[in-house]
Amino acid sequence: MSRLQYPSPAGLVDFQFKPRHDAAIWRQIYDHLLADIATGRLPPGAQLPGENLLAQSLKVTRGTLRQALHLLQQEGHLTARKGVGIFVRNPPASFTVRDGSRFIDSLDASGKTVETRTASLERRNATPEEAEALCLEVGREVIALARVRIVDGQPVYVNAKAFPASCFPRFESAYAANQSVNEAFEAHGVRLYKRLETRIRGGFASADEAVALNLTPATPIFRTASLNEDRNGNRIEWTRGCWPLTCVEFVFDR
Amino acid sequence: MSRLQYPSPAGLVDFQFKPRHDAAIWRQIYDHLLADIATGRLPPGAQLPGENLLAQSLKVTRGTLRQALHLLQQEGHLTARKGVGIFVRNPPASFTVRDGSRFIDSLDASGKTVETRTASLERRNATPEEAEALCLEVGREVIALARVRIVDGQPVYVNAKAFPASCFPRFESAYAANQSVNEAFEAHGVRLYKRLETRIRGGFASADEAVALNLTPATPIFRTASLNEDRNGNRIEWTRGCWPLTCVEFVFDR
DNA sequence: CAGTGGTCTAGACCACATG
DNA sequence: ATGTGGTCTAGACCACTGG
Repeated sequence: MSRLQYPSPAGLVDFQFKPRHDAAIWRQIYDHLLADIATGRLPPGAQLPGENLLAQSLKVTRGTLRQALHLLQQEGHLTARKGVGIFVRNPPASFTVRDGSRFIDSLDASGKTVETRTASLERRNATPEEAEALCLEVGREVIALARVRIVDGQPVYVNAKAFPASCFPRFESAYAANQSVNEAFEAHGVRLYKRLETRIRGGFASADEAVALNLTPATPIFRTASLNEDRNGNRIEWTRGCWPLTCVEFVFDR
Repeated sequence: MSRLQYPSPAGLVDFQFKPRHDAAIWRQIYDHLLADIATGRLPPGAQLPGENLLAQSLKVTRGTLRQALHLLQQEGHLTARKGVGIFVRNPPASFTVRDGSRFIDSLDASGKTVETRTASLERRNATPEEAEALCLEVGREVIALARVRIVDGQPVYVNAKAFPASCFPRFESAYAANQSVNEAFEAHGVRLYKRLETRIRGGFASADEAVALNLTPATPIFRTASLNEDRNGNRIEWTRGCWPLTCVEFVFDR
């Protein structure tokens, strides 16, 4: 039997571990850590003891320990930063996104804090992909907007939007007030618009995406792409984004 | 520089590998294998040399090699079976599923072979989950249908359906002809029905699901759940299913 | 600078599937 | 009985981060 204590809001936590013979050791370590995360003994944001100390305490090799840690990272419970440490990733609970409504409305709005951070906003020529999605001639100007949505302190959605620049001459100023695309739309007389198409794929986080989403690289993620048009059938918004696989459920109803 | 040959339809394939210093060795092995899969030098269904031989040929440790193999399994390119070997998983290409249409119609129908295998079909009491989804009283009977959809020889969708038994007294015989739920519906006068809701979540394959989908356990997958009602608003079909993360794109348009 | 996680080595034993 | 992938050990060096 091995034993380790780590600090928590509720005081020192006993990490007791006695390997059984009916399952892989790393699996038992995984179960143990997952239980501590689920119960809050390892609270969101907490840093784990270093791998060397942890492995030593558990009387296993680093390699064995790392198998457990790796799966917990894949599942979005932990996130590792080289040279820094391993941290409990918030939130373990998932939330729901409904298609066709605004992000902030589509959350199961049960006491979750939602924050929007604008990463970049610029006008530039459309990429071929953007031009095709928005039915623009190549070389036409678009407004490119990149944002991160943060729920309960954790980034859960990074996206890149493109709008035909000609449709929104005053986009920047209208958007700036509340970081609201909706307000920018309304400032240009676009009140009703509808979802033309939403696509969902799976993928794995690139290095950049991993940093933005506070994930370990190569963690599985959702990739979404959606297209909005105004009431006249003009395509006005093209959005691509990614989400941690384990913290969101998409709902489509009609 | 290390060198290995393995058989392929086009004859022996040179596996040449000279590690660079600008990236992790396992990453280079990953890139190498992935390229061979993409080009068809490692064709679908092919078995890789054993890990011992492969590691020896590449002049790396099994552990290093396994890092590359593990990621390729996560991404659905390879599948490993204990005691048997590691195989190239078909298809590397993904296909598209549209919401609200029949599976077979919703494929990008470009020469893909589609097969349906019925795993089980029975009448039993509804589970609490099924009862809630179908708005049945607890204990009412449902028809439970489990199937696997196989595209181009690879299982890509396993699902479990439930129908209110009282709505479809002759389900089994009507279904049996072509393994078609649609035909069973039509035999009971249900011609028009509509999608009430579709939910998409992420998850990781259980041991059973991994076998059914020809994946390595703990590979990331999609989990879907959808609910259909007839034109009178009666809920007639509740489907839960899972798909390999890397071989499907969901499209929702309206 | 010290500590972190990322990578890699060179072994070993095991459960499992197949012939 | 053989070969497979799954697990585990006991080390080592590295790049990176932060104080």
